Amino acid sequence: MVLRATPEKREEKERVRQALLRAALRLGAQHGFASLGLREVSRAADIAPTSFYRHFSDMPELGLALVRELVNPMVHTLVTQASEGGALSERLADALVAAVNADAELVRFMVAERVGAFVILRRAIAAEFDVLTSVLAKTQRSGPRAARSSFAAAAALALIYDGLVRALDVQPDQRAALREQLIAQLAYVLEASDPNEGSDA
Amino acid sequence: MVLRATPEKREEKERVRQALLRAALRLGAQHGFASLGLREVSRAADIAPTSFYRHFSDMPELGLALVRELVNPMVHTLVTQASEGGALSERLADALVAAVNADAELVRFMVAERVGAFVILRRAIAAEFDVLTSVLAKTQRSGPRAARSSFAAAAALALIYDGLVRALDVQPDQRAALREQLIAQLAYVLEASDPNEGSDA
DNA sequence: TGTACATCAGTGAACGCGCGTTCACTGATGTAC
DNA sequence: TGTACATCAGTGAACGCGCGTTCACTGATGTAC
Repeated sequence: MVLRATPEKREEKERVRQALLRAALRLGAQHGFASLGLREVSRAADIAPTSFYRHFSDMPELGLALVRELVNPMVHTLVTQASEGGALSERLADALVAAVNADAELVRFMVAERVGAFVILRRAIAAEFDVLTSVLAKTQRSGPRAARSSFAAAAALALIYDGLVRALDVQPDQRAALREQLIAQLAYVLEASDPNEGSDA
Repeated sequence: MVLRATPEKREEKERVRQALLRAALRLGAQHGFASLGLREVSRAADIAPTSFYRHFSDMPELGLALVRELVNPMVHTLVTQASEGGALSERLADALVAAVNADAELVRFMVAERVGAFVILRRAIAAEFDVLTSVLAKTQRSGPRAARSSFAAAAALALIYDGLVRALDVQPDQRAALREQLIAQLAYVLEASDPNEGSDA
């Protein structure tokens, strides 16, 4: 006798689960994910501390869910936007600024936990970033001087990561200026390896 | 009546203070600085919890001391080593690997708290990194195409930061390979802006 | 249709524990005269 | 030289508090027949 929850039930459970994830993200952006407690997050999500266990066995498991269910889609959106038409440097800078504007808390979590306390989270986030690197390398490999393209991809990824960090520490109205700066920096490292790549801007 | 502590007394106090700083660094590398408690650090430094207050008023103040007294010298050593003779890319890569070999815990603290939970620590560490950027920009400015030199400096700093992060997540015996990779990447972004810069390796 | 039973998210009470902080104290070592 | 006093790093007891976790329970809603 296998009982299945009704769609409404599953939907309701998912709502609470999302509330927990968002609460952890918001509080983690303020005090750091490693210092978050199960009670603190549950309180912010308006459930009893004991109800936490209906969704996650502990905080690290919640962190992994954050990577799988929120960081992963964000990185893929970033890759998709960067693969659309136009100059690569511009597309990357736009996608980056868009990510920070759309969900600064998630970006904060991503860049912080990439070098954070939990090994398991560092690994998971590094894996997400690797997707971005290989996409960049592929884009570059289409041009000449393929050997140098991996250097360009590595430098571009480092600039992107650095750009995310700087965008977070800057007022929203200054992000346009940061975008211009990023475009120039990315063009510098990307176009040097392949002059055929778009350089109209 | 101003009483001054004898040199031996001050020395002894300094020893305990250093024990606290090192303990915080070691534990912070494992569980993250934001999650450290005053009692935990005091225990690791072999003093009573109440004695902590003879040195710092709270953990954030200890964190600031870490930046001022340990991060600052490390960055300056890095700058000094990078300013010696030889190809710039090599000097930078060597200085970076040397820093990780000499004090991985300190490097971990530095890169983690640069994007960590405490605003005050983020600011302090960003200020230290700015020194490195200006030194890089000056080195580049000596060559032609001065306008592009700031892009090269920004890209190089991003690569350096990225290199530190990767060096930490790699076994010590793999750091030689990472050094080679870094030299190539740095040469790529630095020499592109100034072909006159050393490129013998 | 009614009845018995299963599932399961959410709950409140209770537990033992480590936390940050306060306090009054000790003991070594200085200065004043 | 001796005596009175000041300084100050380190300490142990005690406090109130929030933590993670266990437990038995509720109530809504499913299935079996």
